[in-house]
Amino acid sequence: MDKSLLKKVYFFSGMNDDELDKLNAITRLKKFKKGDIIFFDTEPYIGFYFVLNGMVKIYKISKDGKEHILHIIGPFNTFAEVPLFENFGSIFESEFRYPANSMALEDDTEVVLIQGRAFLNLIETTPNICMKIVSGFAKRLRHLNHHIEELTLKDVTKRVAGFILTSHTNTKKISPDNRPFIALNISKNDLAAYLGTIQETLSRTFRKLEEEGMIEVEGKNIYINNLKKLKETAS
Amino acid sequence: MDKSLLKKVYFFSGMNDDELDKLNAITRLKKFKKGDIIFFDTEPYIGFYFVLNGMVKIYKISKDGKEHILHIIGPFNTFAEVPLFENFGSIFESEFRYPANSMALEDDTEVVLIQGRAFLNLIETTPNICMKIVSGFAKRLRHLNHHIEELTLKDVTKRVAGFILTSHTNTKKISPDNRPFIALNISKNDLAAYLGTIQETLSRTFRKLEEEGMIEVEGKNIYINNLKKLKETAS
DNA sequence: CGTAACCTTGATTAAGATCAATTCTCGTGG
DNA sequence: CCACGAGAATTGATCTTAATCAAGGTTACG
Repeated sequence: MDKSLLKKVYFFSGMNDDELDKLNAITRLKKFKKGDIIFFDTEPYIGFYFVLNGMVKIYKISKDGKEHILHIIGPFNTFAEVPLFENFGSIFESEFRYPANSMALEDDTEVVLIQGRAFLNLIETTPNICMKIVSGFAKRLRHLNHHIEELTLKDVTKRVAGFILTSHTNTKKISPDNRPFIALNISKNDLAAYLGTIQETLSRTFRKLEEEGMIEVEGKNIYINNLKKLKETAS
Repeated sequence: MDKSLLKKVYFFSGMNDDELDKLNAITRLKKFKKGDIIFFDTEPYIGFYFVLNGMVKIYKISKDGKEHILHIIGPFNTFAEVPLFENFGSIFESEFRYPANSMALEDDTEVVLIQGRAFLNLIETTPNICMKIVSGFAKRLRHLNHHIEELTLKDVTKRVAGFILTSHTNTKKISPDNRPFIALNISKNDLAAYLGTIQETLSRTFRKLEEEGMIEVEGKNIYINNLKKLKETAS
């Protein structure tokens, strides 16, 4: 794999050429179609991944089949790294499992597997990577805290409004007719599962926000017609 | 502060005597009464803490006053470390704030403040600490993932049953009359806010579990009368 | 142009929040 | 040692939100 691609992964951004070569030797490219499972939460842990192309969801399923999406992972972001660092080498002795399920959300999703044990050996000799991992984890913790806050402290309307706003803050897209908008890269079903609700409720909520003149939903594009009011709604 | 006490904090457990001395120089002991605020989420970030004695809650408040508790922190556990590592030194340039509120839950709660900037300087020269931080963060991430799973995938009854079970797994207390039990160290109000519900609903749920013969609530002690059924309920 | 996946809409139901009123518990001062 | 009062916990009645159930409608794609 091209080194310049590897360096786009935050964890590896501090590595030198030699280290990247060693890293290359312990990776494996995997391709998936939409809906394919990358791993189940019942599988033994072998290593972590990053997304090269496409989109991946990390999710849990309750006994009665309800799904909740913990993360949506896009290109050059890693997933399933946490178990590796939880107890260091002991992971591979004690039959650790993946902590959640993972599924490709698009056709031609490409992910790269980094073998866990070999990666631990690698970074043992390159301690400057460590702070990158700390920093990456800190960001992840911040994100999860925010997610919990949204789920427990806000109703669905506020969560949807908040999602549109943060999405737009991240992408900053403007439509040809000069309105700020976001382009959903996941299905509304998945968005609902991420926002802690269900399709039907999400649909009704979009409609409500439309009727109140804040947004306009056109397929996967959501145009923001009244930013101020939307911000107030997200409170 | 006594070095053997410092070493009980996971982050510091790998430090040698010299490093602990340096650490000691950048700490400050603070004492609080029940209900005292340790920090608000509006305050500029100065460093992180560990609990020496007592109990601390980390919580968020929504605009309409609803509270959700993210963590309950007991002796020798750290809190508010995440912002320090999120963007390294830039924290202190950019007027960072604490990400949540923090309150002492008991009289005579003692916490130790470790100055953020000084701590970063300290560990720069002691890289072996880094993997401890990674591992500590990984555990925290696991905990938060579990918390989200509980909140989104389970109803209040399951969450309460699950809480009793994990509490008991951690403490393994057995009453004089040979029943497994747990002793709540927080108010039922706080427990409700941690489980994503409110006092009244928690009270009713305890009652329901009692009527079905699974538990017996006596003040702050909860006795487990039917472990098997309780496990089934938590599903 | 037909089929499957996706999305919307309506009617109903259920879980849990809110509001309101007691009751319980425990520390404090008389 | 008892009585008081404040905070904590319980209980009941009602209301609200969002899930569930059910039926159509749309869209995308072979």
